[in-house]
Amino acid sequence: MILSRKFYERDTVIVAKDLVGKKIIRVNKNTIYSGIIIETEAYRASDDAASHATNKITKRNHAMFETVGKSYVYFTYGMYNCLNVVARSKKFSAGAVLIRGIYPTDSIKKMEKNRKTNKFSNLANGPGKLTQAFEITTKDYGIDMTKKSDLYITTGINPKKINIKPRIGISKAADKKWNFSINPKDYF
DNA sequence: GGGCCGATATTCT
DNA sequence: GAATATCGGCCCG
Repeated sequence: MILSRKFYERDTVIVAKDLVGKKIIRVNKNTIYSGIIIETEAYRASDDAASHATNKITKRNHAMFETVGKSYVYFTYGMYNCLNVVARSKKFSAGAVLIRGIYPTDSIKKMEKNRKTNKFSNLANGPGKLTQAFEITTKDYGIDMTKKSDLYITTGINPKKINIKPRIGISKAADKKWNFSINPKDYF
């Protein structure tokens, strides 16, 4: 069952936690990739100094201020793409959930080719890695993920316990524990 | 396993 | 000019 717009119309932090365990599906040409989301992070609005949306709307971040349930893809460190889903409650002007890691389930052979490795645990265990594995670039900016398209999210597994930690790779707002994850070894 | 480094677009100072 | 929601290669050990 595809997650509805309503799912994303809640506080970004809640949505980030609820996305752990869900299934993400990516269609590119004749390949259908899929995986279970194992790690996410919430990035909110002007209340969150680490968020791309902490200041004003830019060419890069505008999706974070627009329709919830759509993709926000950005290019970072001059090299890598990262995938987010726009999510926020009415209390905030912007917000998105960074998908930091997935457990690959379909088209694993193609992911190995895309990633130039056959080490399963290294295929999509990072935000830059999963976009390489799934062939996601800034061309995939603004896709509506609440309907069957080239990128969408459905129900998946039911996590027993979700780990809560500070976000990775940030220096501002480092006290916020908005990183959510599960250990795939507990489920697969 | 961990520590350092280089790759370099977008945004901020 | 500096920092950044990163990663792979290198060095260890």
